[in-house]
Amino acid sequence: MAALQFTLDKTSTDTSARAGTIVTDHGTIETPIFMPVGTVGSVKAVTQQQLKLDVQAQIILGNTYHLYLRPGMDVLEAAGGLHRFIGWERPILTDSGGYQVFSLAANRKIKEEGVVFQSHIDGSKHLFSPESVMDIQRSIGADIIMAFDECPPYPSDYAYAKKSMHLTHRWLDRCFARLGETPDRYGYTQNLFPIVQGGTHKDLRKESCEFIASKNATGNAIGGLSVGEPPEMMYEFTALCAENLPIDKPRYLMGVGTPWDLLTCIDLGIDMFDCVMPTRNGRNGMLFTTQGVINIRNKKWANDFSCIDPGLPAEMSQYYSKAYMRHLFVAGEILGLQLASIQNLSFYLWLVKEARSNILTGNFVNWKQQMIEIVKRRL
RNA sequence: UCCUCCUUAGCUCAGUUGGUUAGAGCAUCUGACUGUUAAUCAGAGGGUCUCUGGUUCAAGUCCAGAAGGGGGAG
Repeated sequence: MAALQFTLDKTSTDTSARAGTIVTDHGTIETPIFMPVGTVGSVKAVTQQQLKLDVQAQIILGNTYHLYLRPGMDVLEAAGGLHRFIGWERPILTDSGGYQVFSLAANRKIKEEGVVFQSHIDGSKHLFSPESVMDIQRSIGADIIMAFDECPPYPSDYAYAKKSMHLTHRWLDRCFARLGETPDRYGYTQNLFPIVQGGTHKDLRKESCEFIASKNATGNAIGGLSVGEPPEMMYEFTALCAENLPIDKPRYLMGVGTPWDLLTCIDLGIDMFDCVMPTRNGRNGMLFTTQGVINIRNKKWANDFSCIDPGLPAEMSQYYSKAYMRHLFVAGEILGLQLASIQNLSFYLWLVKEARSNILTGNFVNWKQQMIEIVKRRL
């Protein structure tokens, strides 16, 4: 089996946006792409069948930290890897646990060797090192695996961001070394993506990009953004990183974002995105549609029997009404969470597909400007 | 007819020996959510304390009567 291959199908002159194709041992991904997040081996409230047929997801995420704690490596290895365990034959990407260094900051301690986490489940202590994280990701068996990094908070002062970035760089070398010493476990190739850090300091970001680019990985990621900084700052640093990462490798902006974030960052040269927003916000009653944003709990939808979203191909978007969706949320019915998650993911996948098609026809910039206005609207 | 108990937010109820601006849960409404510790979190609106008198510096609280309701006796 072969390492990930990235082909640029179209580049543009009036924008950094590009359309590409990623080939993995579990199939092809057309970029730009949005990847639904399935932290614990489940895209919350959505079945794998729905992900394929309704959402048309091409690749989904898992999380090293969470899968290590539950169900644990013994189960995943016995199952033959995460693909078989969850019944998903398309590509999978696993995050390394680097984000948990940020999000679970109260439960961990960072050392040169790695990070000691105290489990949020039972309080037990576990060392996550670059080596152990590579080993865990070997057992999980995702097609794309992420380097173990430290995601520093915003704001981080220059001294801390610099120190943290260099730690992430040292850890990256250890990740590559460990991966090189261990074989692919399930007969297909795993690709390690390094992660740019550097906080919100331009020279650090540039230095990190150069270091990451020098590893000549099959793809590169931008981390440490969308952690609370203003959107304009996020865009500024995304642009800076995209400019300083290889043009011929996929660029993955981790954890982003809103629909308008996606369109803006595609314009800046990003190829891959993931975010919990469509699923989490969906479960909390926020619907993203081709017409704009809906807070489905608002009373104004109580008697609106029009379909959820007439602009999406997904069957459920046209089958169920806004009034019914509101009822499901008000009544606390679990079906509401499922339908909202499917709606939002379908919309995200539709959005990046439309972006790709407009890049291919050379109309991306005009289309993007109009689309941002539309999808940002509050209905 | 008599006895007895009850009446505080939309609902179910707290409310100290009378003492700041009468509270809670649920419901309602409105926000927030960006490599998931999140079907979560935050905020707001909502009161003639059934009514009429009385006692008191001060009444949701004590007293009298009325209305509505629950239970019981005949």
